[in-house]
Amino acid sequence: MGKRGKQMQTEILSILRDSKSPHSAYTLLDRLQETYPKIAPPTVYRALSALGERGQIHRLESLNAYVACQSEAHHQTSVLSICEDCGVVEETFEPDIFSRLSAALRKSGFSAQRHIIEVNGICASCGPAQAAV
Amino acid sequence: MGKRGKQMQTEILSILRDSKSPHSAYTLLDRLQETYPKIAPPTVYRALSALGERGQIHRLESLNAYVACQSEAHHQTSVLSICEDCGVVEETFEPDIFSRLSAALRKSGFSAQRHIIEVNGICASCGPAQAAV
DNA sequence: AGTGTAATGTTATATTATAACTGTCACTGT
DNA sequence: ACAGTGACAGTTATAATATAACATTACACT
Repeated sequence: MGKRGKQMQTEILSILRDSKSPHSAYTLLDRLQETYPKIAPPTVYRALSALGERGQIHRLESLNAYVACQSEAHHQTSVLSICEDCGVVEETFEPDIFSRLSAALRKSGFSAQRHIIEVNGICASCGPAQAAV
Repeated sequence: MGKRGKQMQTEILSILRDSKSPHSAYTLLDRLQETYPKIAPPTVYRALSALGERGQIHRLESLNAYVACQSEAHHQTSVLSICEDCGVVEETFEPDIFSRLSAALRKSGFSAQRHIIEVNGICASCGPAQAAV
């Protein structure tokens, strides 16, 4: 990998880390273009794909958007909870749930390779307890 | 809802039921255009959205595609397992997993509304046991 | 029939993603 | 040093997915 690629990955990672809400590929493109006016979509997608392979970011499949991985242990499968109200995404680790899921599917002969778990709902800060305040 | 809308929903549902693999909105559009040459994307998306609200189809978020619901009890949240090899999608019901997931998130104040669980892997027919035959 | 509302049709365009080709540069072997 | 080559990055164009916005039609009620 050349240094330009690394540089883009670093920039994207730092943008994502500065925000708990997801960014779309094109939002990232706009941000990067402030500094590098000429970059095009493939540059962003290449960087996102490299970051994803290293487990440093997660793609939210239901939003077509990306967040930074919040764990130090990358590649650990996680549950992504998405607040419908404020848009904040939290990552939680429930290894037990993943193993139960794999086990349940294995009963019908299915061999699980990748789990996607996304949960929409209302986060603690936006919830009814807060609304009542 | 008018009868044209119903008709489109029925057509789409029957196309999806005839196949265990997911179809994209535009695949469905092409199929429908064989019979109704002039329909446009919004027609398909409106029908998909109505079917989705009634729980008769599921959207595979990771594939941007749709499958018919395999359960009689619609709106029951399910796990969708996707074979990377043959593309077949199976639906399994693991209410226990969903409640554990909700419970785990509730501990941090998150109130779950909708669960998306998709698992990529290799199905029984494509698995190593079969490959060895 | 006339009026108001909701459903559908139509056009255009937004958003997300990738294919395919070109250019650049670092490294290898000589 | 130099040509060859291979990986990466840049560029252009376009594919695939989805929706906004407005026009038209159908239908229910009077």
